[in-house]
Amino acid sequence: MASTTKQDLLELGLKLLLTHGYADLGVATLLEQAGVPKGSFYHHFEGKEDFALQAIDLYMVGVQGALDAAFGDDGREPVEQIRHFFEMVAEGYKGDGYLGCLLGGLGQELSGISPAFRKKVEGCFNVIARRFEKALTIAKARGDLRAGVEPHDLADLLVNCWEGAALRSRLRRSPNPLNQMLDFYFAAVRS
Amino acid sequence: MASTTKQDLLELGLKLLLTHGYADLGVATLLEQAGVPKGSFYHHFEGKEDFALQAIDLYMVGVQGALDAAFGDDGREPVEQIRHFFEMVAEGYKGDGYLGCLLGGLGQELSGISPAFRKKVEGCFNVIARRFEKALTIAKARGDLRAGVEPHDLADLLVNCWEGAALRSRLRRSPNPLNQMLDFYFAAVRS
DNA sequence: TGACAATTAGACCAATCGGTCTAGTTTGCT
DNA sequence: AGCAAACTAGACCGATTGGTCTAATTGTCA
Repeated sequence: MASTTKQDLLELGLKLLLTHGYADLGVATLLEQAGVPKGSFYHHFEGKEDFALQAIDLYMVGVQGALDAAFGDDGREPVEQIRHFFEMVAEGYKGDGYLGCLLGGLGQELSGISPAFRKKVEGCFNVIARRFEKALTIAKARGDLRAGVEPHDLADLLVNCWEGAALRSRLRRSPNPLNQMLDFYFAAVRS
Repeated sequence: MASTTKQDLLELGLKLLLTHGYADLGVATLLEQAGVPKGSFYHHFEGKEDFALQAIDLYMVGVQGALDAAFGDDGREPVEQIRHFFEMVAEGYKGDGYLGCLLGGLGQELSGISPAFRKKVEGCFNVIARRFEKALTIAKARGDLRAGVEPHDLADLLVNCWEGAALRSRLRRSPNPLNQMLDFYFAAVRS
C-alpha cells in the first residue's frame, strides 16, 4: 500500500494553494496543518516547486473527471455538455467559497517568474480547450452554432473568459460573474 | 518641488510588480534597482503593502488617462470608443512584452490573503466597468446594441473577459487572446 | 545665517524562508 | 527471523525577508 502521506499533502496543498497562492504558502505551514514532519515532505517531493506542480496534476485529475462526466453523457447535445461541465466546475468553486480557479491563480502569480509553471498552466488550459473544441466541432456539424465561428478559437475564448469570470468571482466571492459569462457566451454562439 | 524619489519608486514598482508579482518582489530588490536607500522607502511609504497599493493608484492614473482619451473622442460612436480604449490598453501590454494586467495579477495573488488588496482591485474594476456602462447605455439608446442586453452586466462582463484574455496573453506572451476576445464580444453585442 | 523639517543613508535586527542532514522507525520481501 | 528499502522525525542551517533605528545631509523659510 502506497503511503497516504503524499496524497494527504497534495490534497491539503490544493486547498491552501487556492487561498494563499504559491509564495504565501510556507512549507512549514503546510506541514504543520497536515501534521507531517519535514523529512517526509522532502522524501516525497524534490522541493516546493515540485510539490506545487504535482498539486496542479492532482487538480487536473478532478478537471478530467468533470470533462469525462460531461462529455460522456450522450443524453445532452454538445453545447449542453459544455454548459454542464461548467456547472459542475462552478459547484466546486462554491464548495471552496468562490476562490476561483487554481490554474488561473498560479498562472497569474508565477507565469512571470517560472517558465515551468507558465508551461504547465498553459498546457492545462490547452487540454481543456481542445476538449471543448471537439464538442464545438460536432455542434457546428449539427448546425447548432451560428455561422462563421471557428471551433478552435471559440474554445480558447471560452476558457479565457471563464478564467476572467473566475477571477472576478474570487474578488466578489460570488457566482454571478460565472453565470453571466456563460449566459452571454452561449447566447452569442448558438444558432 | 516634491521629491522625485517617491515617484521613481512607484514607477519602477509598476514594472517590477507586473513581472514579479507582490510576494516575489523584495523591497531590497526594488531599492537596489532604483538606487535608493532603505531609509527613503520607509520615509515615503508605511511599508510594502502601502507601496503596492499606491502603485495600483499610479496604474489607475494611466487607465483613467486612457478612459478619458477614449471617451472624450466625440468623433467615434460609443461602441467604437470602448474598442478604442482596449486598443490603447493592448498597446501598453505590447510595450511590457505582454505580461497582462497589473490589476488582474495582484488581484489573483492577493485577494485570498489581503482584504485591502481585494477591495482595492475590485474597486478599480468597478470604476472601469461603470465607465463602460455609461457608454453602453448611450449606445443602447442609439439603437447600436442588440435587444435584451443590460449595459450594467454587459460592462462587467467586458471587464471580466478582458482580464481572462489578459491572463492567457500573459501565458502565451501574445496579443491574440486579447483580439479574439474583443472580436467576439463586439460581434455579439452590436445590432 | 540660523534653525527646523524633510529626506537620505545604510548598518542592523528578529523572524521566517526553503532546504539539508542524521538518526530512528516501519514496512515488505526472502 | 533478518535485512534492505521506504519512510518518519525534527534539529539545524545559511540566506533572505520586511522593517527599525540613528546619524548625516539637504532643502526651506525667517
